[in-house]
Amino acid sequence: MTDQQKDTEQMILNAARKVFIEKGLDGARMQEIADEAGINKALLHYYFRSKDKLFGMIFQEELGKFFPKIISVMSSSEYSLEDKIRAFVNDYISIFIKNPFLPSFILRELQRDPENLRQFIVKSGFDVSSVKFVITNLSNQLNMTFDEARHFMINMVSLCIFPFAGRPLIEKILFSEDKSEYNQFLEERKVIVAEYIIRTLKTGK
Amino acid sequence: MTDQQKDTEQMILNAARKVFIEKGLDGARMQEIADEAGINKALLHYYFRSKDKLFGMIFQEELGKFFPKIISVMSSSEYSLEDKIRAFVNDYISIFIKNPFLPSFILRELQRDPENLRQFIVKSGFDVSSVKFVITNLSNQLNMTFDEARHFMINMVSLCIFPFAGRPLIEKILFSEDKSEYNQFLEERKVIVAEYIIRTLKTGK
DNA sequence: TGAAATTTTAACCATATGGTTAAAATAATT
DNA sequence: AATTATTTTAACCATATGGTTAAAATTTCA
Repeated sequence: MTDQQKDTEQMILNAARKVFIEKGLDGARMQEIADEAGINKALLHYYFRSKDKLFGMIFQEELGKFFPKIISVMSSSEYSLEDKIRAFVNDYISIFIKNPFLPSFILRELQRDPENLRQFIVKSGFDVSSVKFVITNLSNQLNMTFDEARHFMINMVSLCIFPFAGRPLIEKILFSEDKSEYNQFLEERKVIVAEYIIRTLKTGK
Repeated sequence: MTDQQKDTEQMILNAARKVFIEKGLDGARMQEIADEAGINKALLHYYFRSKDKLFGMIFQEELGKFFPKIISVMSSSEYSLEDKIRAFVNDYISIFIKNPFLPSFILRELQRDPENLRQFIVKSGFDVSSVKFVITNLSNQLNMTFDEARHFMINMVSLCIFPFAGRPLIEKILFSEDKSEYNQFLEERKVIVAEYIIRTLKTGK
């Protein structure tokens, strides 16, 4: 494969990523992707056979971003639990600040077709059992049941993700549509959410 | 309008609600709605001119369910803050247990077309300023800035909504696709989330 | 320069879909 | 029974869309 081909392929993937993430599989148009990539529909199909195949590649990629790589840090023993939480929250929110539509995209497409999730997870190389391991660790350290630790973990993830998935709503109602104020707000959460969670650990169980 | 007409209209609306909520505007097919309602496409258009009009009615309705009526309770002075939080969380999660796809539906359609939100909010009769009022109250009671209280409020909402919007993902990864266990988990959150939040109030700000 | 690879043009196909129409059939009402 | 309202049938239309094709144009590179 020549460099040029790689370039074109990348341009197409970039365009597809943009359109798919914004509009979803249903809402995206092949023509729009071609336009966005600055090429024509024929060439688009020349590089990627079908819409589904192209979408699959993008979804795969984005799912890889969505699953926090940091999860392994959570199960290491190098840092204190508090520092792990700080790192997790900070890094996870940072990813979403860089990819603001990632949460909505993943949640939307997962809702549309939950069946395919398993194979995508396998292909993404994400180790599901590691999350359960992290939770088991948490439950030991915090003197909790597994179920309680699972709530704790999901709480943490909720606080990171929801402000992105619910942005249009929250921005309108609580920020008078002020985008830069909302961006500032998201920045703040890197620290605030972590400290908020840590605070809950300091009162009795 | 006769009773029969009302019945048919209701049947159509029920069918439309089901299909739209599951598939979204883009994914829904008029034929599928007609089938679900047990009628034909001609009659469907006879009752509701266009897909957009029909969708508009459903979206309006569901947005009304989504906005917590309980928000007014938060600004009353009858209950302690802790009890208000308990009531809010309990009622809000209960709504979603009754309407499990409501969060995904609202978030998805809001993402697709954020522009129309304003007019929908107006028509739904939801008072945006009341939320800001609640937050101002919170900031006074908790010795916080408005910004901090806003984080607090959004945290509370995040913890209620995300487990519904992210259900396919969480269920797969942390519940081995066990639906009844996940339902149990959601039940628990009515209490757990409230107590979790209240706990954060008891350590210094 | 000339062959090979890449890209464009533009017409075309099949299918899906929202929407319409008019007549026939059925049910409700008087 | 006759009238009116509701519902079905089924053909039809316009348009959008994913996808294909073959030839021409352009670029790349030996």
